[in-house]
Amino acid sequence: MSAKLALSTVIYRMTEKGDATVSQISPRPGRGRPRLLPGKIAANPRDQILAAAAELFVSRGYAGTTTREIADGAGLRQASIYYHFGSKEEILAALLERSVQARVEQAGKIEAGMDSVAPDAALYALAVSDMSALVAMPYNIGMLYRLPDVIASPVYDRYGHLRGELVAGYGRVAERAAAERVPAGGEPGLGDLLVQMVEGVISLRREDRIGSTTVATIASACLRLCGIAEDAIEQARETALTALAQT
Amino acid sequence: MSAKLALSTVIYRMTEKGDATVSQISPRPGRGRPRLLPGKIAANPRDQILAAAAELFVSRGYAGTTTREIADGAGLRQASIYYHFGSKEEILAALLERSVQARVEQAGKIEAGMDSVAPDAALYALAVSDMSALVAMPYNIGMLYRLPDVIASPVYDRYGHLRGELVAGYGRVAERAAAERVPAGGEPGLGDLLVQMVEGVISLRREDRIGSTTVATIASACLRLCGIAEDAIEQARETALTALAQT
DNA sequence: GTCTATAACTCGATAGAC
DNA sequence: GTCTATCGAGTTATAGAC
Repeated sequence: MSAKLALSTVIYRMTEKGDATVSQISPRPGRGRPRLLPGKIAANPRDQILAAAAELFVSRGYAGTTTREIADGAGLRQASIYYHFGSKEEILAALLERSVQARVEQAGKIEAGMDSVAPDAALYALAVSDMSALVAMPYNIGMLYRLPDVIASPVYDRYGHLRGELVAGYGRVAERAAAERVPAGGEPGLGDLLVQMVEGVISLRREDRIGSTTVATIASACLRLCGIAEDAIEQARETALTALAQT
Repeated sequence: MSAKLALSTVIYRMTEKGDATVSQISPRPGRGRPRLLPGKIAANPRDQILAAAAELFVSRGYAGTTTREIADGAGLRQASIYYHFGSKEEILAALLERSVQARVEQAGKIEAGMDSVAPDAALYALAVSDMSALVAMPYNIGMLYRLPDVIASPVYDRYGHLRGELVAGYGRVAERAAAERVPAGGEPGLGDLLVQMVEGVISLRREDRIGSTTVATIASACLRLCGIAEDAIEQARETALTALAQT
């Protein structure tokens, strides 16, 4: 449990620049015209805008969200957004990049370290860490990739292929875990089916239905989908969690 | 295969009024001002508008679609839409109603006739017929229920609970098929997991990836998720398809 | 029943003061 | 760095001609 949280917390961070200097964290007053609206001045207005936009895009869609609403959420005026971002699409691009890249990198790490653990444990670990990342993302921005107006947007093209890599990674790990137990080469591959299952947490989260057993239940279902027996699932779970704790 | 298609074709029909009179099907010329745009006059302009709207909503989102675009797709002028619908939201409501109601009714029928077939065959039949319905829906409108701006819309409230009934139905059928094989009472229930799997065809369809084996592959995965062994899955499949053919 | 024209409004983005 | 003010384009919906 703590391993899970630690992992996802490390992987996903809302603040992009790791080299935040003191002046950025606490900007001295008097730099620029003071904000009109109440509340404390943000440590990083760019991140405030991103957070507000993420929440709104996910709950009302990209096209359904206005820059004025984003500005309200971030505590500044509509026009002030354009000091930090060149356009509304640029805000979307920043969010898109963050939301997949973390998942793909994480999946790559687990796949790379697959030799040292049993294949079924590796799959369990992959599912758990990926779902933890999805759950830990601010405002459920994993959902952005499901929005048609986002997919239709030109900025999607720059990040869409990353999702394909994620599916392929799931496929490779699952194929090894399934061994010969399930018929291979079905039209939606194992990778597709598993990613579909795992991303169910996005809908559950939107409905406020993430409980303490949610991630474990779905991860077990993933192994079951590979034809792995119940006792083996339980064992893989133990192995995976201790492996994750060491990361 | 033919059973599958026949079923879904019957269940889902784009034309709502079964009592279409002759004058509606072939409106005599001179009724109203002639259309400006080329192409034949529609048998039913209301359905043309719905079809155009469905395609656009699904591909660009509800908020991202303008009434002008809908009108273009339907072959008339923007303002003419308002003779058939009172508002843009009314168009959405008409589409929402059609897209779930068919699935729920169909699921109810299969659940009702569950006594006469083996539980695992019933689940297979449910999955296959539901996916066939999703695939047969014009313009993939099953996706409407995934769009945040649709969910946020006030008209969604009128039809959202229907989807809950669908999940519950899946849960009951699956629980009987799974018997004691899988741990019961997980937080996302079996119904949630299965609906999540089944609705994967929506994404696959958007990516033009529905092949001849797609539905069968996913239906088998559903039984696998209930801990059913490979040979039993194959047998359930045969039973289900013949049962569906008789419907 | 469909058209043209337009009212009333909101959108994203820019210019320039502070 | 954030503000006010505003522009031009595009939005839904209505009014009335045909």
